[in-house]
Amino acid sequence: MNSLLEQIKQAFAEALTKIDPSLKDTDPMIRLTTDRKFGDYQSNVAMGLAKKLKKNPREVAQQVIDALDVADMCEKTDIAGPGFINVFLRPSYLAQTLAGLNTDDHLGVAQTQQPLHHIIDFSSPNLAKEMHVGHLRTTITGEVIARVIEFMGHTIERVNHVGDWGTQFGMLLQYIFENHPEVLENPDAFHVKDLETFYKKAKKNFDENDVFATEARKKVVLLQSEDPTAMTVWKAFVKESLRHCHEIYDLLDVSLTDIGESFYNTKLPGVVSELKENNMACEDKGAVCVFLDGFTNREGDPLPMIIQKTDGGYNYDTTDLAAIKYRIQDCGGKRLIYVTDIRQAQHFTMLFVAARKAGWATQDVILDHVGYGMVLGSDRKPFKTRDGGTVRLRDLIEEGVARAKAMITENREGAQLERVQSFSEEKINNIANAVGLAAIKYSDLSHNLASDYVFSWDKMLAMDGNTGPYMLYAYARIRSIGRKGGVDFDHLPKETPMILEHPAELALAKILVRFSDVVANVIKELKPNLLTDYLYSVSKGFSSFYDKKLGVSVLDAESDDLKMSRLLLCSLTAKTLKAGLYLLGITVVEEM
RNA sequence: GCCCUUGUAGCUCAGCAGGAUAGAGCAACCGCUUCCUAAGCGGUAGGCCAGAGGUUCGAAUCCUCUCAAGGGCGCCA
Repeated sequence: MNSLLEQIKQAFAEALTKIDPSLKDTDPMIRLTTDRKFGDYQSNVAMGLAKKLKKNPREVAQQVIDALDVADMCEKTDIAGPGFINVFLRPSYLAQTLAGLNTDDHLGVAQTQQPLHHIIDFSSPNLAKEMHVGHLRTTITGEVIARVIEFMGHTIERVNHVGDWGTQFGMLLQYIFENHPEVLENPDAFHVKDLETFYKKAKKNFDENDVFATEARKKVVLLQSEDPTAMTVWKAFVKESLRHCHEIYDLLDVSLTDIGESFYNTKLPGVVSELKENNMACEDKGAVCVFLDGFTNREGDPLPMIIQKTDGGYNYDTTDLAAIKYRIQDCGGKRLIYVTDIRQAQHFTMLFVAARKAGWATQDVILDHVGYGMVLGSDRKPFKTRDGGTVRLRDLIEEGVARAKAMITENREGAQLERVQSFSEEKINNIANAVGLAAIKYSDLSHNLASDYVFSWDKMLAMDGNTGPYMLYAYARIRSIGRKGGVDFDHLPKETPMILEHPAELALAKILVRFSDVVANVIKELKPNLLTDYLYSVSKGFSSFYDKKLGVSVLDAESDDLKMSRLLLCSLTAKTLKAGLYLLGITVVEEM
């Protein structure tokens, strides 16, 4: 099913073709109007076309309107200003569209006819340390992109490309050998309560104790030669560290498959030799490098991707090359998405160019790097704890939930409503959990990915404005209408007629029909904030619809037909919010 | 030095496939609760879209330059 917007687009495209077959592929430039007095949608195509056709724009607009066949959809089409074509939707058509959405599990989001196999790489922390605030955006954003892709009917692998290899593991291994020798006997029992402290202790030893440092370096060599003892300890550590990560992913409701960097170890020599053979790689200053056109360093010399170091070792360029090849050739990835901070933009640009040049990423493979800005503290510097340490993700989540709970408890004390006062401790905890996480996630997702944003508990936990808690509240409020009226939203009679007469009803309806367009845009632009903005307009639209003064009554509607119709609108709004929030990785609550 | 990102209301941020008077939230001010969740709704005020040129019928949006902030630029990831 095509969205209303797409139908209008198509009608315009047909009209243009009728005017002149050569205009077949002209974008009709259909946009939402900026003001209701201009109708609902507008086409800006006439102005641009006027020049080409050597006519005046309003004349062209008239020509388009004459050729346009939209009587079923539109009440009227007007020409305004320099040549805008304003489209006024027909309420009956709107009603019909809404009824269609209501019976569609995907709320109008078309299931793709050409499912692409997507592979998305996100979160990907280094296993040596505890996850911290730096992993927040990639983890949250990656999950959203993955969910949207799935929702459209594509297949997807969510890859956690964890840093489980490298020199710092020598240091950790040495520390384990010295302090936890029992690991060798019983690797499964290895348990670290605090990974961060563990890492710091090992690092301290490494920095201050030469003997330790020497032994640590030896452990790196042992690891690289796959010494069984070293491997046992390494595996125990990796497993334990991943357990820590997945505790966080569980809290965040994020799912990921761990494929660490070490997975590619055996593939690295092959990658290097392949690139040498096809003359992409050459030796330079003792290292094996890939030089790509257009990339230069400080001195203006060509900037290499180093794929084999002077000492024969490999680095992240090599691993990423091996991974991109593997994902395309072995996993069948047709679109690869990497979600990392924006500082790595150049690295990924080069990686993609190299993958194309090597012939791995063929033309039909789409490569995307989604770069995001930093999370800042109120001082506009990278977000830190009060004493300047990194903020652990675990602590961040706990604090969010605790603050949410404090807020709810406070409201409960102030509330006159029995409903809130009667909440059990368990219910409060559930709500706090949902609200706290929604606040953190929504705040992150509602910002433009490319910009840095300032982290603020007060802002993200605010009940008013474009926040997670407000969205959850809006949802809970709608659901309560159903409870109050003894109506099951999910089982409203299918034949319930939709009546759209009141301005508040029409306004809400026009917002609801846009859901699929927004989802399509999110996946095209890879910008979650397009969805948060939309959902906010949905809840604003609902609040106005439901307003005592300017909106309409639902349960106390003037007639049964109106009541049922409005309940249907409520139900559809709730579904839209729930679906949208689900895509954002946010779980709704039925009451709050 | 080269490259990338950012610069929009007092604050936090949208908008940037060019399109009508630049939007929202917070903060400020003014209204609205015998009634379905007021954790709400409506309104007022607040802007030389960093600056200067250019392209265009039309520019916050595209191009060039300048300024400011941040980042990247050979063996870390």
